[in-house]
Amino acid sequence: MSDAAVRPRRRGARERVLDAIRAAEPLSRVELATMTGLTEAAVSMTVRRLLDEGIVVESGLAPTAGKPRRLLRLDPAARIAVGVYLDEDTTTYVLTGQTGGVLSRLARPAPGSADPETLSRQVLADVELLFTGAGVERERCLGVGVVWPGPPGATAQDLGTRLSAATGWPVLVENDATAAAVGEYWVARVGPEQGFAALYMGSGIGAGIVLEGRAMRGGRGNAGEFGHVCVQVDGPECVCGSRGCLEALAGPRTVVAAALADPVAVAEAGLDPAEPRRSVIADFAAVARAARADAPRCRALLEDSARYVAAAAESVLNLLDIDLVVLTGPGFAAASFVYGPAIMRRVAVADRLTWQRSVTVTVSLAAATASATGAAALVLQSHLSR
Amino acid sequence: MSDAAVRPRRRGARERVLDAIRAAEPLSRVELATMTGLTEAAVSMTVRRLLDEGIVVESGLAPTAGKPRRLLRLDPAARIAVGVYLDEDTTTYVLTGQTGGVLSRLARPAPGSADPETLSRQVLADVELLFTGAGVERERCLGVGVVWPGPPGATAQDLGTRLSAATGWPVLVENDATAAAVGEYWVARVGPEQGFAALYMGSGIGAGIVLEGRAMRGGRGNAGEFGHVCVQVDGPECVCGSRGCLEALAGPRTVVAAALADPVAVAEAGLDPAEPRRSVIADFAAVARAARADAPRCRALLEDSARYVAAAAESVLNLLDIDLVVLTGPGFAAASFVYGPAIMRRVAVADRLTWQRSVTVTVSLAAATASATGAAALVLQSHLSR
DNA sequence: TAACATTCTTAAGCAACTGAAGTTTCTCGT
DNA sequence: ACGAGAAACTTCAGTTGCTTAAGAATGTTA
Repeated sequence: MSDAAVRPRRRGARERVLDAIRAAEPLSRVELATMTGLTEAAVSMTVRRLLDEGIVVESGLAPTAGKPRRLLRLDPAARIAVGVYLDEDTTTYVLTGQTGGVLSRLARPAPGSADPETLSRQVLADVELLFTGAGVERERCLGVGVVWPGPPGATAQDLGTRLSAATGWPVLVENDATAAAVGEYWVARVGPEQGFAALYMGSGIGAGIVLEGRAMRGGRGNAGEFGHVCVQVDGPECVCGSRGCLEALAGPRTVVAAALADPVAVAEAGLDPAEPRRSVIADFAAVARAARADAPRCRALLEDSARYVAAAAESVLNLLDIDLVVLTGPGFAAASFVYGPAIMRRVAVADRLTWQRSVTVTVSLAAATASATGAAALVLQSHLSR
Repeated sequence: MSDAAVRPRRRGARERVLDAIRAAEPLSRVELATMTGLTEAAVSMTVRRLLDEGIVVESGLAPTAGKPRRLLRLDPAARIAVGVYLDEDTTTYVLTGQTGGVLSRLARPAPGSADPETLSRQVLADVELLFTGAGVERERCLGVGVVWPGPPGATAQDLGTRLSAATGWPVLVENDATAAAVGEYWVARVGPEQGFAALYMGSGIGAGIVLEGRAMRGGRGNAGEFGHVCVQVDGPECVCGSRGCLEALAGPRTVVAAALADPVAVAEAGLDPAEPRRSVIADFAAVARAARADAPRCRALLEDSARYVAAAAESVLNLLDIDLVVLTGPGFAAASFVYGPAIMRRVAVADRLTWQRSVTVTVSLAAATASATGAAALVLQSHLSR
């Protein structure tokens, strides 16, 4: 029987080697050869080039019965990337090394004006500050990732063009969920064979889906609209114009609105309905904190939301035949203790009975700041193949 | 701004050229060069090799202001493929040319025994008959595609191994929905940039998803479990062990069961509840025929099912950012006149209001026999890159 | 200290593709 | 009718990236 139909797509040696080191460093050349399917000679040449460029370094030996293996790692500081997350109320900047580790961070109140010119100047100034503050050479920067809550539209693209023109760096624009997924792929050392869905809760719910080491972007860059998966045919109307969308039934806005409408929940979470709302996420986090402290009403609100999220997650897992879910973003950072178990419970029965599958649900290590580091990881990912 | 992150994956020249000709024949060499991104020199050499192999033929000229273009097509008879569809009650065999056109067909009652040895001998004999009947040289056969309703398990893999050993041909085993999707991709000349979901209704509901010219198979070859997308959080229990699955709420079994339980529908569709049931699809088709003839109760049953299918389809479209749905398989072949419009209606509002997208819903040309021709197309697809 | 095991490197060669410069074969204007 | 021009296609000499095969380096073990 032939396996022609499942043969992995071809990638260059450089890309395969770098991806393997990223996912499983430290590695020796022989290990790289078996992992990538390249010959030892090809690995040797590729690695030498990477060593010459300073991207990879030799560090340490692994003893064998013969000549010891020379272990290779990415040099964290050799190449760096900038990540920018333009959230509703805050703009976050990070500078990461090429392993995805954060070198420097900067948070700013969101610029009031949405005028592209002003916005671009503000971001440029902040990035400047980030570099001078961290004392990092600009030459090592590979590019800038800009992340937007929700699908990037014309404004975002415009900002990207301006930044690219002003800095000379490549600028990648993405939505928060996809960026978080790529960040998770990079930082959590997910292997390229492991497909996964990163569910992201910020002011809304989205998903970044990574299959075969590549983020799904879809025909118009809108893939991962997890929030508009239907979990109830005749559910309430959604802002998108359809009915029964996850976001309308279980999104953070809905949870917060329900909490504000319930005096008990308001008291539990210490919300002040009279005050002007700051941000959805701040209120949602307050509800989550209360729930964690065993406040029953807040807990019930989250559990209710989690039931829907779990159903939608199950749909995605079944549709794409994936067995890993990563919860990320500030929303899940605050409330994963409810959502994680809810997803596990939902999929457990069918996994055992029907799919012979064992779904893992994890929480991203840096869930709260996943978007900004993810933005930087987008740049790193795009430079795998140079 | 860089587009590094959306750069298409690399494929060999041969694969790209063949895929382009498949999708848009007839094509000249210059057109191929622009479409594939290869240089004219590379196309020229690749095409000459394909001409030498007899895979491609020159047929006709297209006038220009200068030297006319020499148009290239696939020679339909140069290479052939066998498709086998092992349905519950019938086994269908097709012999197709490399353009996906059916050269010869054979239908058999399903072998009673599920014993792999007997099954394999039966299939071998039938394939033999197919070749002698069509008078086609065995040497031109590229391989056999075997399609199974639902995910292929150990039995299917075993059959594949036996067939491959006995014939010497590569044997590909797939589920019906994925095969139908690949068949649609091949026969309907879908371009590699056009992602789509082929919804398949046979005895169950599945989906084959094709993105960037590749069928999604998932971690364990189970991708496309459209029937187990949740459309109602607390819906009825499904055989899979979960709740609210599309298949439990709106699958053909459910529709038929509802029809049988309703005397009016039984009369409309001319069903005989006393008789032992033949096949789900036969009963479902009877309901669809009645609905088409304006029988109100049968129509209502289908409309009800279609509401759920439409919601699940919308979920998939949003999640993957796809704008093409193909309805295929015997179920949709009989009832697309209900399901097609239902999907269109469901997505229309949000498409305009939110996604700026225009979803197309089409019915496969050979929906009723899509699995068998799809099985053959799997083989053709796998031989694009040799 | 010699034999061995293993890792890594080097060198020659091949296959696929690119770039640049032809060659062919038509149309069009005179 | 015929030369100029236009466009399609081909040829040829690199270049790149990999493979195969042989060899050098560097440790363990008897």
